[in-house]
Amino acid sequence: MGYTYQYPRPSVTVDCVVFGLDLAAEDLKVLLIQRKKDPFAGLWAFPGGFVEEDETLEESAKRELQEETGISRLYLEQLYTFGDPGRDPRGHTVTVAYYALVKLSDHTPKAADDAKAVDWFSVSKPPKLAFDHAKILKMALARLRAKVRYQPIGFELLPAKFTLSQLQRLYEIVLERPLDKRNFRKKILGMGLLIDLEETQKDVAHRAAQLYRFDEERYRGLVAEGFNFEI
Amino acid sequence: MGYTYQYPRPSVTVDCVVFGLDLAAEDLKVLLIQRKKDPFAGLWAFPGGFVEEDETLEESAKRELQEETGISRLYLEQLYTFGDPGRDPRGHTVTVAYYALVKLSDHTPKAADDAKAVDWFSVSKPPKLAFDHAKILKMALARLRAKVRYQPIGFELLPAKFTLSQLQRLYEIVLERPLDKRNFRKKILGMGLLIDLEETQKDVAHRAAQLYRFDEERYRGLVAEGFNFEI
DNA sequence: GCGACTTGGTGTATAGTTTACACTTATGTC
DNA sequence: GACATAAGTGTAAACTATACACCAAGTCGC
Repeated sequence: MGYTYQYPRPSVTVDCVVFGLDLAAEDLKVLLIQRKKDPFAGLWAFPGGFVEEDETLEESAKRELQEETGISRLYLEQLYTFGDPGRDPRGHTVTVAYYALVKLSDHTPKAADDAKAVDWFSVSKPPKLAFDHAKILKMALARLRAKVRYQPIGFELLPAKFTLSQLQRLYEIVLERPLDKRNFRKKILGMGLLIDLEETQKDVAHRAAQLYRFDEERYRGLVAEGFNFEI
Repeated sequence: MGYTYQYPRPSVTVDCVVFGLDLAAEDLKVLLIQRKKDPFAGLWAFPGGFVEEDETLEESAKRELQEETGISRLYLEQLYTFGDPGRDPRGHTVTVAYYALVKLSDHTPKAADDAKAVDWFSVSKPPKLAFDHAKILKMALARLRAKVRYQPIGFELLPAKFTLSQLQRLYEIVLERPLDKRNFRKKILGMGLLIDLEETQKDVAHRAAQLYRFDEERYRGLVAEGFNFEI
C-alpha cells in the first residue's frame, strides 16, 4: 500500500521556531525537542513534521506544535522555505519554517510531554541542532530583530499586563542594545497604543510600577490611517 | 512506472513574479505566460513549474525562468510559500513563490518563445490570473514596495548606467507617490553609493543628464559598518 | 539664428525628530 | 528610619526631513 506519482516528489514538512522571553533571566529563549531517532538522534530540533493532505501550511504548523509541545495560543508567521536537496539525509525534503512568539509564563516547564524531552534554551547558546536548524534559527532571530522594530509583535512575548520597564527590557534583550528610559517612555506612550490599567504591580520589593496593556484595536485603526509603528 | 511513498505527498512547485520597469511608459510591469492547458487554459500565470530531484528551490526557479522566458541574469529572492489544499484543482500543491527584478531593456519583446505567449503587463491592470496568482502578485508588490525603501534593490530594475531623474522616477513609480527632486538628489548623493560616470546621455531632445552607476562594492562595505539604506 | 520647449541641476530656511543626560519618588527590607 | 531598588519625570542641542523656485543646457521648428 502506498501513494504513487508519475514524477518524484520531495517531502514537505513544517518547522516552528518558537521564541519566549524569560524576563527573570533577561534572556530570549527558543523551544526545542530532543530527537529520539536517527537521523540526528540525541540532537535538538524545532517542533515540526510532515504536512498532511487537506491542511494548510499554517494549520500544519499549529497542529505539530500542539501535538509536540501542547502550545496552542501564539503568534505565528511564515519565515522561509528551505529546500536544499542535502538538508535531510533521508531524501529531498522541503521545509516551510515558521516562527512563533509565545508568552513564556503560559508555557513554563513543559519538559517531557509524550516521552520526548522538550525544553527552552537561550538563543545565544543553543545545543547542537539537527538538520540545517542552526541556519533556520539564525534567520528566525534576524527576522525577529528586524520585525520587532517596525511591528508591535513584541507584546506577544509579554504577559497581557506589563510595565513600561518590562517592555523596555524586552526590546533591549531582543535588540541587544540599551535604550534610554526617558526617550523610550516618551516614544512608546506618544504612540497612544498602551492602555493604562490604573493598577500597579504587587509583591515587588521597590516602588510598584504602573501596569499597561497593548491596545490592539487602536493599533489596527491607526494602521488603517497609515500609521507606522517604530522603535 | 512511478514513484511510490508510504504517505501522500503534495506536489512542490516554484513560481516567479518577475518585475520590470518600463521607463518610457512610466509603468511597473510583470511578466506572465498564457496557459495552453487546463486547468485555467487561456488565463495568465507566472513562469514556474515542478521542483526536480537534486536541485535547490532557487535553482529550480532559475531553471524554470530560463526555460520559459529565456531570462537568466536577475535579482531573485524568495517571497512566500503558498500551500492551501484547494489552490490547484489537480491536487494538493505547495508553491514556493519568488520575486525577481530584471532590467526590462535586456528582455524587451520576448513574446512567443516555444509556442507559449509570454508578455509584460502593467501591475496595475493585469489580465485574469490562474490559480491564486492574483494573491501572489499582490504580496509580491507589497514586498517590493516595502523592500525598495530600505534595500538598494531598485537599481536591479534600471540599466547599468542611469540618470538621477530615472532613479527618482523608479521610486515614484514603485512607491506611487511623487518625490521632491532636490531632496531626493540630496539624499541619494549623500549616501555616496553612486559613481558619477563623467558621461552624459546621448540623443535626448533636451539638456543631457549626468550618468551614474550603483557602487555595489561600497554598499557592501557600508553595510558591514552598520549603514542602513533608506529612501 | 532665435525663441520656445523640455528636462537637468542647484540652496536655504523651518519644522519636526532624535538624542543625551540626572534627580526625585515610592515601596519594601533590615 | 536608613537603605536598597526600581519608577517616574523634562529640557536643550544636534540632526533630519520637508517645502519651495529659478537658471542652465540642449533640441526643435520657424
